[in-house]
Amino acid sequence: MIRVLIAEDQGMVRGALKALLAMEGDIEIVAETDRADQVLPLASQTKPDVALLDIEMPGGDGITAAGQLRKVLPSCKTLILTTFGRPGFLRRAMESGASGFMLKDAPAHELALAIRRTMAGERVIDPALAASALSAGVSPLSEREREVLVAGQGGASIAEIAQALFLSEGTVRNYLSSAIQKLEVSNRTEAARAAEELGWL
Amino acid sequence: MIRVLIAEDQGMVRGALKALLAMEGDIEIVAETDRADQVLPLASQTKPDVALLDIEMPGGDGITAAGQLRKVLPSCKTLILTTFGRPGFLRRAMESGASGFMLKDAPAHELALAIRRTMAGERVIDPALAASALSAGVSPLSEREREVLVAGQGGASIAEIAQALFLSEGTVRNYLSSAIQKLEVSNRTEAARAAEELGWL
DNA sequence: CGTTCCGCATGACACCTGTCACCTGGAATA
DNA sequence: TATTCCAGGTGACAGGTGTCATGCGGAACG
Repeated sequence: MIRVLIAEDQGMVRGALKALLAMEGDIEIVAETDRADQVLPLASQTKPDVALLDIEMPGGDGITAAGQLRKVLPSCKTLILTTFGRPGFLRRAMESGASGFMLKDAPAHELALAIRRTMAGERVIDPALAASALSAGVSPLSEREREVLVAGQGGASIAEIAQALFLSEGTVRNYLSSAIQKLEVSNRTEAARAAEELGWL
Repeated sequence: MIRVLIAEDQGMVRGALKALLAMEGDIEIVAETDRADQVLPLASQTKPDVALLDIEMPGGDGITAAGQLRKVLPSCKTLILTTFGRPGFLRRAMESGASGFMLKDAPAHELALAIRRTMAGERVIDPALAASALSAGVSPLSEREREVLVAGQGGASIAEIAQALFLSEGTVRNYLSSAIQKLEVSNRTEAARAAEELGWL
């Protein structure tokens, strides 16, 4: 039996995944949670073979949880299962030691396959996402540019961003300007969206 | 047997829901799709008793689909099952003739219950969401103001919005301005976010 | 030590945005 | 027919935004 932990915040989806996996003869759900900060305690208690982690969760995020899990319980493989195919997410997940990365867009029957392959030590990556991650490359944004974009995400004015980051307004304008050019868009709203889509924020 | 149609774009979730419902003895999945524009043809072909619809889908949205379905196949009840508890979504769903509105946040076992109650003619509504819908009120935006906000969501400039909507730039500015005032924010980015959060777009 | 980066800042400039007062033509109503 | 209403448009204006050239000081490096 493959012992699996499920971390997924939406109750309906979590329950449904459980039902899906329960139909497989060789898979057993040994723990489930809706919070990222519950992954570590639950895992060290139940010692699963594979942890199935969503990224967007209250109490933290699945990528960070995967990194911690790898340190505390190296025998447990982690498989990220998430909604958004942001190339940056894939990159960060892999760097933090996840064994696989699947999208909820993929057909349901692939989940059990992915779990078995992860269990066997393979690195399972959604092929479509892998391709886009390769073509998207690494973020060209400097740390400051990233910060400024994040601070302005909600539609804040330059003055507000400057105040929040303890910079002068002119400096904020310059970072914004260079970010806009690097992303090849024409204003900061588009820049924030573009960076967000690629998982660069 | 209750005959159910499932419309949900994420393959993994759709398959998992299917597995979940298959465990119930009195529920039968007669059709499934990942596109909103497939709901009508599939429903008229398979005559389900209940249609389970997500809102965010390629090819349209679940609320519009629910409205059309009600006209074409009045015997079929519709249950909206979606991620976001935007008060405006609930309101529009109810106005377009949906029988129920559930959140994916709810526990999994409630889904089968909700389907049975919908089948029995009850209107099933997530209680937490119903409360916030009452407190949020109706959208103050005129149809035009809404259109302009939608067109500008991705960060488009006023000129681009005007072109897309066949309006003059000045008119777009005016609609935007009045939307910004109604929503009590200070620019169109914030306006779009605020309206989006309340489900008014 | 001097040079070279680099992060941060400044100021100027053109252009974009948000606000406002006002105009126009068509539909509804009296 | 005259009146009113309203979606849409115009033009002006203040302030916000994006771009650019330039300056300053500290850290790294020869």
